[in-house]
Amino acid sequence: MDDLEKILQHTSLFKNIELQEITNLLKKIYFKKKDFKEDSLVLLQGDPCDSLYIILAGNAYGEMIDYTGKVAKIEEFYPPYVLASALLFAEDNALPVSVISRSDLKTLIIPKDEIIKLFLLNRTFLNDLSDKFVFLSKKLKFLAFKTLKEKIANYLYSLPKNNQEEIIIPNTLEELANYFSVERPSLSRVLLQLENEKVIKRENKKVVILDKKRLFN
Amino acid sequence: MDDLEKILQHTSLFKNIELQEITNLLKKIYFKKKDFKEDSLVLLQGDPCDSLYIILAGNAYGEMIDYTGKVAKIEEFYPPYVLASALLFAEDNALPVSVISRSDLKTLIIPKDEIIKLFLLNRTFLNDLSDKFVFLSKKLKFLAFKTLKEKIANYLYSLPKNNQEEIIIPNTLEELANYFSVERPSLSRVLLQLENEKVIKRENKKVVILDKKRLFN
DNA sequence: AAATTACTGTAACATATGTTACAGAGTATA
DNA sequence: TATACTCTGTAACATATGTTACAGTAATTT
Repeated sequence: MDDLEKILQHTSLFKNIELQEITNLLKKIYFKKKDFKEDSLVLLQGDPCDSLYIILAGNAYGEMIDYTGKVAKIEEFYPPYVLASALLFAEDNALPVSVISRSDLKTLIIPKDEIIKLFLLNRTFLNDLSDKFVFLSKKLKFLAFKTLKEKIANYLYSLPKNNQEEIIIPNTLEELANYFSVERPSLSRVLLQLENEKVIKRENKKVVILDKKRLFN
Repeated sequence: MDDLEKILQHTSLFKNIELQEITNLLKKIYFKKKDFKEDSLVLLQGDPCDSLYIILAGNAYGEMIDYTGKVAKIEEFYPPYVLASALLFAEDNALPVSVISRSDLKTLIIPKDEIIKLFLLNRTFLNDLSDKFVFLSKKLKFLAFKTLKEKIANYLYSLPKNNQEEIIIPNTLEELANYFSVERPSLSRVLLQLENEKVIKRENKKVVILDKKRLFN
């Protein structure tokens, strides 16, 4: 059974939880293991999703079938993979895909109510969900900025200043451009523009915001 | 006490929960009400956040103070407002802002552990968090597409087809453009291009994908 | 110190989208 | 049916960013 805990520790659900604690938790909840032969239907599109499926071994794929019966979209699932975790508690919990085993498959199935128990038994689960949420919110907020100037403005503003009001950019422009999802020369260009317009002052990695109003327009 | 429930019903935390049920829930958890005079420090930046603060009446603002002591950012909070809900269970739960009352303020304070109880007592709380999560994930996925063509491609592909392979666009182009965060004429233009290039066929709201490969490039 | 590599500035041009304005088509309403 | 209103197509131009290429500078390695 030692294997199981080690596999689980690599899932999004149980990460950051110690092996011993996982063993304890597993003792306190009801779950079952289920194996599937190659090319079995593991989950059917449209069915309500009221259990969590964790793929322990083997791999599977998800496919979406449209009105006319045509296969629309395919995703691959490799172990360890927690299926449908976001769906479990959602209002519309119909599975958007069918899941089919590509090889012999071992899964662990935990009913929704038992997941609730986990939430109660160990705070980590809630922390995890909450962290993901915070992360997504931040990312979303960032992607919502449309122009590069806006992204730069908000990025610079999120960094700490030292006593001389200087902000140190902790990355190369290459990395930063990548972070912003723009090309490196485009980032260079806008930074230069801001500098020419006396909105910021730059020296290597050091930046000083000279005109906050115009930076944010 | 009837007032309290009504106010709470308008918060993100208790929305979709019936008044009677809110009354029940409140009986089962520990919480306290705390009032602040005008210009009081309600919460201090940097302190760990282990309770949920709900603003019932009066209003407040948040301010962020940088290394040098300068006020950096201000947010306004009007009742009913649930403060720091995402932070409560996060790994780094240090408050990013100080909260100061702008007028006399009435707040409801619920400790973290009691929030956990709420999760247990009523599934709605978890559902809500999960729904938000699903929503954010979808939105994020969509914003990640860079070009309008990509957005259109993925949008069309997500809609069901009827027996004639037709996709019915359920919105006006105006709404769709808004959804994609682009201007309406830009959307028109790209749709026209796709049509001219025989990638799609259009007739009013009906669309047929003629060349899936070129649609996704 | 010399050589190599990574990083940045810069330019010219291509492309995508925004902006504005107007006209025609479709749809609802009097 | 006439009218008003909403939706869509279209055009000309402005702007932002992508693309590519090259040169200079800074940082590392030899």
